[in-house]
Amino acid sequence: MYIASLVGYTNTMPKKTPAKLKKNRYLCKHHINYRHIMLTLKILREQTAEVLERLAVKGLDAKEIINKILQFDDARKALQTQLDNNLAEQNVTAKNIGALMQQGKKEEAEAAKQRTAALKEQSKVLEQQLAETEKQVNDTLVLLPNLPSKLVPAGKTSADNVVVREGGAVPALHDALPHWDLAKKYDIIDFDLGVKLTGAGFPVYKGKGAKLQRALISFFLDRNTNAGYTEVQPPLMVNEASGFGTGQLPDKEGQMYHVGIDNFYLIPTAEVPVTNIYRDVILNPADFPIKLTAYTPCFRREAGSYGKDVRGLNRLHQFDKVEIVQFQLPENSYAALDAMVTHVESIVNELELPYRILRLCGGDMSFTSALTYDFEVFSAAQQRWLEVSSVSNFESFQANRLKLRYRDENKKTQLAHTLNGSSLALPRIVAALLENNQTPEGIRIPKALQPYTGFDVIS
RNA sequence: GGAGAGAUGGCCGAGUGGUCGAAGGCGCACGCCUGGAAAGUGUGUAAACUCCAAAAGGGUUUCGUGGGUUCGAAUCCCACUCUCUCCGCCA
Repeated sequence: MYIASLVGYTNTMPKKTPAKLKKNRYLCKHHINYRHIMLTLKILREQTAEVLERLAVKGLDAKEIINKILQFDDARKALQTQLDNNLAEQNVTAKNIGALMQQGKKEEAEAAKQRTAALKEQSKVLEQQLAETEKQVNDTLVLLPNLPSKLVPAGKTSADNVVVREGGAVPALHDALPHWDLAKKYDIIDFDLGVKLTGAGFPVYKGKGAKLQRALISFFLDRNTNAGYTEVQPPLMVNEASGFGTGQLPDKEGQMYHVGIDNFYLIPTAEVPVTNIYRDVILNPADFPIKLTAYTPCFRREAGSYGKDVRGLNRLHQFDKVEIVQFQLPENSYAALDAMVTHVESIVNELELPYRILRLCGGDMSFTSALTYDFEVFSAAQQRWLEVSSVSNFESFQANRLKLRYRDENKKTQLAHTLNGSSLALPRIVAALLENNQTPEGIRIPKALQPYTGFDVIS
């Protein structure tokens, strides 16, 4: 079943806005694009118990907040009706004035003018109240995350995630080096040089290390296009509207690099530009499914990260990733999610890496996701699992923000479903490849990758 | 960076204060015509909010965005954004 998303255009703006761009682009006037919020409110209203139950999976007691939202919305509707009636009378009266003037009925026209003046005064007040009430509805509504699908296990932390599949074999290594040592030993990744050029988290790949990057990108893209994904090369910077569409703005502003002078954001993932290709679009059912793949560098500020999590390639400010994105009819989105998981799994298998697939619990899932599968590969030298892919169904949560719709058989517009996943993210794949495949003779390159690297060992 | 032009429905394009949600064309949908098709022809063809149990129907809003003038704005005024052309710079 398909649950409409919960967030529409909000009144919240990023805190720091260049003076030049002060104007609030996200302000929702009462007359525009409100339908999706209403859809959601309808569900909040009619399926309150169900919604509460779903959100409880995320450890969220939303009873109070939903009551508040519905209350605000009642007030909003009442005001809307009043205002509409007011404006209707204004319109009729104004039209009459024209006729009266022509007929020379000056006095009556004068009276009508006074009437409209009074109505106008009232409308102004109503409009203001309506705007305030809408803001209350929105400000409260944006606090609600997407509803977890029924498959999502309850839980608070990653400890509650469920392993749904495992594969590959963990190699038995003696005196295994972590990848940052291997990188130095074979001179393939220079972290210090990156610090000199830019700062921590911006490594420089060299020689076979650089070639390995290029090989992996090509390998991933080829596997994806073979599976029916169309390759796209999107911009690496996006505007505010795109950031809002996929849910990075306004809340996660601090995670993105901001190019102040032009008010652009460096993409944290290809998901942002690629998904936004279909922002403000109304599709036909026959257009589905739409499957896109893109390689892009990704830029993340990762403020607040520290310790062993950020060592070496484990967490970077700039890294390469190949993404897959799908746009689906609601009834097909979960089958598509499964297919995406199977697809990513086949690639990990080709790389001969030990992996496991996790179904994320409510507490560990992102704000926007309805169901997420994480892929982790085992890093033999670090003796830990590294997340290399996250495959999610957002149902209509993003589509709502994007205003991505399709026309159903009754010609009504409905929200589409969006999905995406990494296929795959490079750095931790590289880390695992280096660590798991280290031998006294060098680092072995998996068979599937050799046509792309042109070498079978890094020594 | 300098100078100029522009922004109207899926697309093209008309429209300088009321009869404009917006002519005309293209496209699309359905019908007629046809053995079938083309041509021809007829009808229809935006989104969102709201009222109504629902349908039907009604109301409101939207002509880049925001504000202003006016009883009344696509049309007049102001600001902003974006696009295009020319010049400059340049991978």
